[in-house]
Amino acid sequence: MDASSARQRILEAIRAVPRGQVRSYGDVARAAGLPGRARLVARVLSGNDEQALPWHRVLRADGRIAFPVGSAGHDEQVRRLQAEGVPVREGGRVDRVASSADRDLDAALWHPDR
DNA sequence: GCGGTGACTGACA
DNA sequence: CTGTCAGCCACCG
Repeated sequence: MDASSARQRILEAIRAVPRGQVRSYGDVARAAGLPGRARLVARVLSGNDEQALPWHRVLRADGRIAFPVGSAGHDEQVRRLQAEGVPVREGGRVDRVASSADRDLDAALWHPDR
């Protein structure tokens, strides 16, 4: 596949992330049919201009925001996440980065009520 | 063609 | 927890 169609798939995968959830770059790449291409996802995002794209739902695999703490991008991302109910801790960390299919299993095994 | 550079990642120390 | 490293690959000078 060529670069532009890969780009399209990535944008689709990002648009598919539900409100209130977050994914890692690697997750998005996999969802786009491009396993192991997290850096490509990052590249696409860095050049993205589309305002409607939920880019703020994409974090690193360790649950941290990719931008350095204190940067404009970091602050903006924290704002957008909190605006849709995603708790962001100190240092721009988000608790459990939901990974699509595992989410239900996780929810079934994990009992937060306590 | 070649080396440096990332909104990255998983393994290991 | 922090840091290093090899893999990754499109882009740029």
